[in-house]
Amino acid sequence: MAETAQQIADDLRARIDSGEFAPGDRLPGEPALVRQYGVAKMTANGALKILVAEGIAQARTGSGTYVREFKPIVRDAVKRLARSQWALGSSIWSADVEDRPRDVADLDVSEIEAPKWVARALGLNEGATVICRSRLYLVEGEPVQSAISYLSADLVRDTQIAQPDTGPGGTFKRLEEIGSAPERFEEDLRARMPSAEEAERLQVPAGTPVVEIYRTAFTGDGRPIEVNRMLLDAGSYVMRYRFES
Amino acid sequence: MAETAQQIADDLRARIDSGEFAPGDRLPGEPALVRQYGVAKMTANGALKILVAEGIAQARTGSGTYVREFKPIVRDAVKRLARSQWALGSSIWSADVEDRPRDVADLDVSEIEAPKWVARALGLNEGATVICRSRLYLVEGEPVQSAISYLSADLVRDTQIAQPDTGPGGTFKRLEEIGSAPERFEEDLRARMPSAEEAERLQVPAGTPVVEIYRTAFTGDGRPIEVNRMLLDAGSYVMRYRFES
DNA sequence: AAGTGGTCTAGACCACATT
DNA sequence: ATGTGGTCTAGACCACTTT
Repeated sequence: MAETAQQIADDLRARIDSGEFAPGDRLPGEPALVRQYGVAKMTANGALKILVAEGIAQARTGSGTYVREFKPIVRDAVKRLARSQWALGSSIWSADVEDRPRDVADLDVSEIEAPKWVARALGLNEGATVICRSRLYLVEGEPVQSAISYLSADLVRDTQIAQPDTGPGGTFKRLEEIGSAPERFEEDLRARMPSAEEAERLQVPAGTPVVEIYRTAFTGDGRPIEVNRMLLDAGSYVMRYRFES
Repeated sequence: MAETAQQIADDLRARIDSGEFAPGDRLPGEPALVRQYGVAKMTANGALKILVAEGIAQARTGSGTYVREFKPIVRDAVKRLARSQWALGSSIWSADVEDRPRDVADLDVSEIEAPKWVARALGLNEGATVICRSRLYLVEGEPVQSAISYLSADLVRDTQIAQPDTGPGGTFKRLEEIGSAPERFEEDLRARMPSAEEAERLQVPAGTPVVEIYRTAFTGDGRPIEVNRMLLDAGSYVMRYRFES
């Protein structure tokens, strides 16, 4: 009795790992922990907070604290390589069905002065303007990713890329039509905790990191043509890459 | 006066973003916050804890709470594509010098019964045995990544792969010598908060996620030959991928 | 010795959800 | 109406680091 918050959390974690509490199950609440371990309410609260911060549990005010589940969407960055070339059953995480209802929200197109890092990534002069297209992706009504892409305004201002609806085939098809088809891509990924605004926008529960991806698209002759900054809810995604040699 | 912990944290975060506190700087301590905002010590502690949990700050007991820095190592998964083919200056994050002293620790080789997910990934029967090689990578003496790779024991038991020192060229060279050169790779990435043991092993500060990578290596004819589970300190890495089409 | 973060108690109030 | 998590207070003790 009279344990510390960390010890209570360790105990609960062990009981979760043992299968005593399955994903979706409700954990003992604060009053129960106060009784069972003989601690103050705030200590019990602290124990549950530790599990929430670890992403193991999820608190629902007024209801209880529940064991969290992980059903990722597989984000396959290199789709062109036919899956058949690869061995079967190699997936580590049980991929979610790809048929979940998807949606796009907050679509916005604007022309702005290029931020420094964008100018650098696109090889533009200081003060050049870019078309930026931002959007929010939803799966089953829940936001899972935000994206904002930047293209040289001089290059695409007069194309459909500067319009909310880019038309059939999208941005890349339009780029191809003006002789700037993207052929090579580079993605830089970083994982970190979200800021308060990011957590709000993506509706990520506490204890869930985000994955920040910067994708630069290059033409066949090596010109950077687009930069796309994506922010993914790490609790909703598995990123997949395939490469050779 | 009499603000909430979240509000104090928001205030401090804004002051960090504004540049008032630079990376490495010491933030106002608990007593200072108690005075300035007129709150209880525990509330001041809570405010600093929020910043630490967000990975923005780092607490050093007995000394103070400091603004954190991000100097990543670039982990380039696809090194074969010559960098020269690509445009320059496209890097988003200021990459750290690649010349920092690296080290490997806790090298361990053993033969075990394949865990279920390993058997599935390698296409082995239930109960097959695998050679597993685990190691811990250090940079400047700090652990940044743990890795454990699995290979069919029947295939590599009699090679140097089953020895602590795999010899010149390493595991892949030895595989090539037995006609099983890895040619294709698949990496599945996921970001999440570390468990207590993982945080301990990688020495990650609170508020830092880890990146879990499962890499499967395939031979030219599509046989899975190795699975490697890596765990990276997200505060130390940027993952880079390049691909075409 | 003084200052720092870390943690706990015991009691209080709030907003919210479930019954 | 009751139970839940969320948060704050005021005071206490500890381990650690800095001076």
